[in-house]
Amino acid sequence: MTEAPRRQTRQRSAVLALLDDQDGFRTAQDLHALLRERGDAVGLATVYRALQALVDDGLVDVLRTEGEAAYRRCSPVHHHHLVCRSCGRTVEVADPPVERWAARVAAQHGFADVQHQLEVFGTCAACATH
Amino acid sequence: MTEAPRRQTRQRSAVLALLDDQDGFRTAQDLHALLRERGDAVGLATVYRALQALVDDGLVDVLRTEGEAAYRRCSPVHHHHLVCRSCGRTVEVADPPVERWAARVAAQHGFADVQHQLEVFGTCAACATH
DNA sequence: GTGTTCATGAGAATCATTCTCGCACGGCGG
DNA sequence: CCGCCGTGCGAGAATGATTCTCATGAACAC
Repeated sequence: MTEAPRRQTRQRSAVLALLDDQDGFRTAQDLHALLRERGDAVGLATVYRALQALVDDGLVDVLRTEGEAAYRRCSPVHHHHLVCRSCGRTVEVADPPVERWAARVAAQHGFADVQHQLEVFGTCAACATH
Repeated sequence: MTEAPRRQTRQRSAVLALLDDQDGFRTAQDLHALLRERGDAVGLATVYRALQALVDDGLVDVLRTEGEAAYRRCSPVHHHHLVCRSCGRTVEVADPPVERWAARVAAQHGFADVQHQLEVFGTCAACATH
């Protein structure tokens, strides 16, 4: 269970750098296409591998919606998202009450080692006016 | 935008009946296999179609985890799940506080037309002792 | 610099899900 | 009860995201 040493490569930093520039969630396929446009040739499989590693390290969040997974750079502290259904813009929100609520409900039912995932979807102000 | 009439067929009831017997979430592939074992021959595509229809009607919940989607019979009122990571057992939980919290946070950020999805994972008492 | 090891890349493989299309059956008017 | 129309069914092909394979190239330690 020892940590595998993570080797620093051009491709891996490219993926991370690209994610820093993005605003909302992006799919692996999107990111791959964007990298190629930039002239930064990276294999598709490598993009997937890099993303998995970043998720493991907690530097990136995954969102599994219909069909394909989307990724986004995030702060390393626990938080949830408010996602615009239309433009994909994302706001990170912390929520101590929900944390406590989840822990309490789980305990009541005898569940241990609790995790939770919460996503809030809506239409942001900008998109609503169009 | 009128409701398409939903035709009652042997296959559709078979899927629903099978879901009633199941305890936790089951994948479409699982359900298909189970139906065949039962000697109740139903096409895989039909299982998918039936499940989609059931989800549309709010009779079944979907859970998208890694890779494949899982379905479960559920009560038609809004609720969330407490799922055992190990055995897949599920408890439905209602949570007025979270509803309010989500609505409030969304409003603060100018988001309208809000939905949310929340799943709590843990290890249930039975599995923890093993 | 040299060697070892891990990451990369191109394409093939995998696998869940959806589509296609000809046929069967449910529901309704006669 | 009979037959029509449209929708649902089934088998297999198609799709599309993700993962695997394997030979080559690049990081890191010494």
